[in-house]
Amino acid sequence: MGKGEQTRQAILDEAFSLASCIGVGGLSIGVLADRTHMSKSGLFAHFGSKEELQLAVLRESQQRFAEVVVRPALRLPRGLGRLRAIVANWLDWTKTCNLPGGCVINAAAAEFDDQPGPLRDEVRNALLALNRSLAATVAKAVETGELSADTDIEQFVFELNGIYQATQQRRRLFDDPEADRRALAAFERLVRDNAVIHAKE
Amino acid sequence: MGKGEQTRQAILDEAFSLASCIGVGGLSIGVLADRTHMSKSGLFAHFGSKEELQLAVLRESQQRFAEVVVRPALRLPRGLGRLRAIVANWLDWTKTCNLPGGCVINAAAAEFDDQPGPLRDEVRNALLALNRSLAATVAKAVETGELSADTDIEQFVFELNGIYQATQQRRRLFDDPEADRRALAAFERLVRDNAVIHAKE
DNA sequence: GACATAAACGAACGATCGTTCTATAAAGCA
DNA sequence: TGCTTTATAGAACGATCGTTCGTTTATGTC
Repeated sequence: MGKGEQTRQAILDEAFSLASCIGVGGLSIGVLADRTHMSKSGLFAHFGSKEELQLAVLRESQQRFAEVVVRPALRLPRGLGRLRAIVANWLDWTKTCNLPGGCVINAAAAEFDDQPGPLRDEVRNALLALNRSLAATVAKAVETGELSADTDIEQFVFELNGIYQATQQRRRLFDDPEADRRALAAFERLVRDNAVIHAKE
Repeated sequence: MGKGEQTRQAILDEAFSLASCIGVGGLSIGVLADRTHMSKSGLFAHFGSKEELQLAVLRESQQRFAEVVVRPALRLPRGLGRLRAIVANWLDWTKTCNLPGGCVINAAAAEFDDQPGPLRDEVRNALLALNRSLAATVAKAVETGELSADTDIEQFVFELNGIYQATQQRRRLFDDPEADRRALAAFERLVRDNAVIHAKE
């Protein structure tokens, strides 16, 4: 890796954890230059525009998410177990990565949902991809017979998303130590309601 | 209402719908002055600081929420019906009010959850109050016997919150026309799992 | 209508914003 | 080592930021 790539990555590392606290929109070249002990113009040259820097942060976030949340779970056999692993990894991926201030993309989703442009598009695509990935995982749990054949997969993913966001809010805003327990309880209820019926009433 | 209060309210109206799109943190005195056809200093004088303006917007949001979502439901008899009404009002209160860009407080929650200060405190208190209000409503549905006596009320509210946030994201970011239907489906599943058991297996 | 008060303005402040330019220093390669 | 390319620095730009100040205009009261 050449010198250029190296510093670019160092900048992204810093930008990533900074964006976690103040949001992707709150990033500023000047502050980032201070934190990385660089000049504004030197840092700027690596991205060409602020927007490109923000996009790079969003892409960085996607990549880390895939590495930390999804990939480890792919080593497990397909089915409910893998889904459980993804959910577990997902719920504490902000601890695993250097994310002092919560998921960057999730925050960006609320920030840019009304501001058309490349940033919104990037966030949207990232979350669409996540939803597809989750849907595929749920679908496999249906195939293995662990979840009912008439499971509404889109609905399942919808509710999973809600559980995640509620958890984030409880943790970050209310400092609720019960957040994780509640999240798992909600998830188990979701699984239970979509499990194969052993005894029909 | 004197002239002062009158313009202050006009400013808040504009700030409110603007904040809905760009976030409370993205508000700027200059832009707001343009939109209200005032000078920066004239507008500024009504609040004394930008932070005070932001706080005023958050309080405005709380007030409108109470008027539009909670109050109408209080005319219904306590119990599940009232809860349903609140949920219904809640899900489309962004349409009812002038909120082109989604719930201001919910967005602010993601924005300020890592930035200590009066704004975070205000958001936190607003959402705590909402949670308490929801919990009380659920508790009454337990009292009327419509929900089971061993309903975990905090858990119920937790999941309700998740449903709301998932709905917002689907609507705003994915333009998903099914979002409302999914929200109601999730809500009904939540109610069903906490309903009194008529036939034990 | 005169007067005290409150509201709005316009200009300016220092700070920071993203960006551009030119020059210097470092890195990579022959 | 020498040379080319790349990376970084520094200064400056115009724009906008929140805020302050003094002045002027409107409002409400006697």
